[in-house]
Amino acid sequence: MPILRSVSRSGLPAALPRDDPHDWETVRERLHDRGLRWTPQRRTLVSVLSETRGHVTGAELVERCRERDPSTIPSTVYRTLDVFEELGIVRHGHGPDGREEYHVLPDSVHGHLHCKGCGASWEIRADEASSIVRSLDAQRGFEVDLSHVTIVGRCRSCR
Amino acid sequence: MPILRSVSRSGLPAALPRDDPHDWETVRERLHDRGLRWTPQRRTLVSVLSETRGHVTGAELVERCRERDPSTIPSTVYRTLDVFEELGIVRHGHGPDGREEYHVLPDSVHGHLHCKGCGASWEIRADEASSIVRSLDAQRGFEVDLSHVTIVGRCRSCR
DNA sequence: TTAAATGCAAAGGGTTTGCACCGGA
DNA sequence: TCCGGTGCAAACCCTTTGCATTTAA
Repeated sequence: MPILRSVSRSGLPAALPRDDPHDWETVRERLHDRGLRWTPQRRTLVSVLSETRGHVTGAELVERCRERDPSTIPSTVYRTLDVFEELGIVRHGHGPDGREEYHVLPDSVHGHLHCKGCGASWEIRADEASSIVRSLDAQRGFEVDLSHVTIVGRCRSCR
Repeated sequence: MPILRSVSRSGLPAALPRDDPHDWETVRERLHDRGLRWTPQRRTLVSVLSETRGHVTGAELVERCRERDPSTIPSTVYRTLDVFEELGIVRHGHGPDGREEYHVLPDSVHGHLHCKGCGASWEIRADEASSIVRSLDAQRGFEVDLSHVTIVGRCRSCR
């Protein structure tokens, strides 16, 4: 079962997997390689992540896990997310409302666009951000972490 | 007493430029114009804001108010910030850690650059962001609210 | 066996809310 | 007087932590 799907709610090319390097056997192996364990709770989270595109908050992940396994405990989810982040399975950033937000990887690194009118979100691909990324590098030597970028404003239909 | 751009970090009363559009008489008048009231608590917050440059979190403002008036109550500060935002005295955005963050106005609209290495912050002026702002407008009709933009990455010295 | 993970409960931090009382205009 | 503001306490929400117990390997 693939962890990622290419269905995009962003309306942008989602760039995803043919040879998905993240089927769960891989996750399990990577856990084992580090002496970590493959548990039912982690399996549930992987299952949820596999059907997640774009960004989700920790709380949303907890909720989705609970739908599949009502006995899900939040702390377990958060602790597992930490582990998964170290494994490179997810990455966290922050959303327009300031909440912690997770991206599922592999995923082209991207930022987010958030409309404060309708609340919709879109991805900003690296190539779209390249001008600002390059200029900050050139002018200030600043290396942008695009995955942490969220730009808030108004979308076309809300203007 | 000026609301903005006080160079002084010490005592409360700080004499400032006459042409400052935000001396407190103005705030008081603007409150009155709307049938709102000028209270000691609001005066304290104005005093704090007047000595604040750049961005601060709500919690920081609460703390600074408490230094001047130990009886300061958080909810009053937050409620007053809401009112002040409507008056255009402050504006809120989101910091790199996802916390609410306030800017004191008038202030050229700007975004923020945050180094995850050393934690330092810099402002991104509108002209520096113009390329990304223009391209998002052109490509998607998206109107960027620069004051909500925080770009995280690594600064020159931390790379 | 045995350290990694989990469940549970409780704390935590910042922010918000409900409500009775207070006080500015 | 009147209604906006305040103080207070409690609620809230998400997330983290401590610790005894369970369980994968």
